[in-house]
Amino acid sequence: MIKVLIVDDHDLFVEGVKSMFLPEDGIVVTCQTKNGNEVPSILENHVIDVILLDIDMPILDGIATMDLLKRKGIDIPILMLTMHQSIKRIRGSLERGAQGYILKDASREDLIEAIRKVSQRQNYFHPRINDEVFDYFRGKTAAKNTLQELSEREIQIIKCVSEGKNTKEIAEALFLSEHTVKTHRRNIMQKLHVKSAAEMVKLAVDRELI
Amino acid sequence: MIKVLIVDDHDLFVEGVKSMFLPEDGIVVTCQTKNGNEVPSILENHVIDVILLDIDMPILDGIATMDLLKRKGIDIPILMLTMHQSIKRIRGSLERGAQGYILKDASREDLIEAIRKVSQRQNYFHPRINDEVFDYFRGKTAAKNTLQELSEREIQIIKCVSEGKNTKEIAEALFLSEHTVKTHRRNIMQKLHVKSAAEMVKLAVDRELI
DNA sequence: GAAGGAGTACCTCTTTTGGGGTATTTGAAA
DNA sequence: TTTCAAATACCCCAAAAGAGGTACTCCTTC
Repeated sequence: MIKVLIVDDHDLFVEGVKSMFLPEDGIVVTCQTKNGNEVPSILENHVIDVILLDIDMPILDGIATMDLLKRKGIDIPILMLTMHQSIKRIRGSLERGAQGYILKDASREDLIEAIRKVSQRQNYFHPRINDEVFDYFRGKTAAKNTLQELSEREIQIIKCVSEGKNTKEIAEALFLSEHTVKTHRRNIMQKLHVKSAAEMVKLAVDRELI
Repeated sequence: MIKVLIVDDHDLFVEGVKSMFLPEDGIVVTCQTKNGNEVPSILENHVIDVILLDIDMPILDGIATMDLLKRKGIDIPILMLTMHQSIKRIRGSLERGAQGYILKDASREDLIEAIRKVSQRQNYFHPRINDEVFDYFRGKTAAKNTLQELSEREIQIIKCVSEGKNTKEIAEALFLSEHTVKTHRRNIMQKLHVKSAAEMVKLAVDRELI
């Protein structure tokens, strides 16, 4: 029996997953929490074979939770859960050693297969991955151009732009020179291969950068 | 026992909800489908007390499904399900007579309460509704300014803007004069109370207009 | 049949963007 | 230790956006 810990703040989803496994599936959810911070203490008191970890959480997100576990020297196979296909976060998870990755709208069968594979330290990637992510995994170099990471500052700038601030207002808000903000905006647009601030915001939202 | 039909394309969610109800809850999911088109034929062959209807579906969305049921003269209490808080869609559901509305990240208890109320033709609205939606329900007039509907043409324009097209390119794409596109853009920005095209796109994405 | 919204189109004007450069400092990684 | 990315700041200039008008034609609704 594979003992699973679910870390997810979506009640309905957690309750659903908990009760969906049949005895013959060989999977049982023994623990759950909404807060990544509680994972270490749970692991101290329970035997867990696989952690089902939601990427999008309010208090401590999936990536931060993985960092926490790493710092504590905890090494249990992790299956990342997400609603969306954010390259940045998927990439973040993989770099931190996630064993697998599955979308929340997967089927019961997919989830069971994923948990089984991950529990045996085999990798699992959900089949319905978008082209961009797929390209990234196929050959980093090929997709490198299209997947340039944005810096924290750049994301800050995009957020301001998405709030309707113009260059001058952003400069004031972030205590920068207008020139600097202009440079950042230009760099972002080059990195993302977009033609306007509006398209930049759309892309940033789609990739969950903001 | 309240017999429920789930209409949702998210396997994991459906499987989860199906198996989460205990006998003592008095709720049982007897049917499911991923396609709104199949609802009428299911209702012909099964007794259903409540329909759990996802708003966001690929083939026939929740709103369109409600229209279909209305045309067929079917009147079964509907509980709308959604991940997001799209005013436009919530409004669309309510205008078509949805009995309730719940977010997918609600708790098990909330869902049970919602289904029970809706099955008795009582309204149910999820407590965690954002201010904008709340204002809308409190007094239509007060929130009217902030909830001005956009026309199809205007949404078309926003889509083009979000793809990085400039006014000239939009005019060419939609076979319009540049002047007309400019007028549309101005009207949209006034309706949405935004200061830039970038903010306009952000708002449109947030409200799921595009 | 009057009113009003949607869609269309045109005018003028100022402000903002976007694209092209270059350059310094700083901190982290190789 | 050198190399490199990130953050900072400045120059110029053309194109686009944004904000203010007005006005005509269809529809639909009252």
